Amino acid sequence: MILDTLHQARLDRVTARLKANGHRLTPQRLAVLRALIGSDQHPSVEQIYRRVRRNFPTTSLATVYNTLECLKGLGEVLELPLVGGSRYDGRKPEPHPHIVCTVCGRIEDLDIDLGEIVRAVAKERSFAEVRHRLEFYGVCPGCQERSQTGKGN
Amino acid sequence: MILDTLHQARLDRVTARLKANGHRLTPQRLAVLRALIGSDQHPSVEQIYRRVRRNFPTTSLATVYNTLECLKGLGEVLELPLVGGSRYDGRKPEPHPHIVCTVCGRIEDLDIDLGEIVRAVAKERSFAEVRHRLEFYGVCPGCQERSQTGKGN
DNA sequence: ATTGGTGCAAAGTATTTGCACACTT
DNA sequence: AAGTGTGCAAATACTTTGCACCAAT
Repeated sequence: MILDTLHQARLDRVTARLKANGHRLTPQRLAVLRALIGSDQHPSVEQIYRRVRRNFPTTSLATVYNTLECLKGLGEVLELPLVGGSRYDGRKPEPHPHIVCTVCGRIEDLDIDLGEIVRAVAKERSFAEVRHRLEFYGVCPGCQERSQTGKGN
Repeated sequence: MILDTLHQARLDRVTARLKANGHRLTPQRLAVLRALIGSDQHPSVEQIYRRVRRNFPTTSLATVYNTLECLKGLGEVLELPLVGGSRYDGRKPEPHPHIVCTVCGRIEDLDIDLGEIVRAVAKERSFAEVRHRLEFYGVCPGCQERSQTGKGN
């Protein structure tokens, strides 16, 4: 699948940046990277942890946190703090809009460019180095169906 | 000041809704409401707690959490989960854009209407009951100044 | 050989819960 | 009087930290 190629490229980029910054590439760390980049679920720490442990059962939660911290420092992973806890996007670490299903927790990427608005807001408020974050919350098609089937609502 | 009138109106609305839903209006709860509505800082739980304790030193953190939970249930307070922890907006509980200073933590409200985009996204992705959240992050004018004064950067 | 990373456990924070008593309605 | 809300403390997360050992470079 062509996506695998993209993910491989992304993986290469991140590992390169790690090395370039004096970080090591351990098996556990690589596993965290794979979990992050190989998932389209914008996984939580717990989800990353579970997935990594499938291959490296001795991995500790601390290592997952450490790696995420390290990647955040390099700007290679995006933390999405949600009400239920943070989720992480390692595929597109630059801010971009997401849509979150409030029932099943699924998160999809969106393609909306807010560049203009960002610049306008920065200028109007005289803020510097302005980044942004845009999220939509709702019920995904699958969960709408499921709730119709389950009850007469 | 005219703002006080607005805040009073908001306070009245929320207390009315509490009563209408079988909740009681205790002094502590009122103090939490005042802290929430009387502050333009989008306070954190800690900040609310400290402020409430100035008037009611026996208030417990649990009460603050309980009250926030209750208000969230009524849709009368908006939780803004940020990387450093959640902040709360009790003035305008409907989603609206904010701009956050990443240095001092100050949060300001913005006036941008995303109604069109929300509808478009909902339609495109077939999501139901779509809400949204838009935040900008940057360095506020005050903090830009301060950093220039402090160092030669 | 260096020195950053790992696992484990302990320490911090943050948030929730259980319960007897108090106070709003 | 009735029953929600409160304070306190304990219980649960969630995240960070300290340290001895290990392994990537």
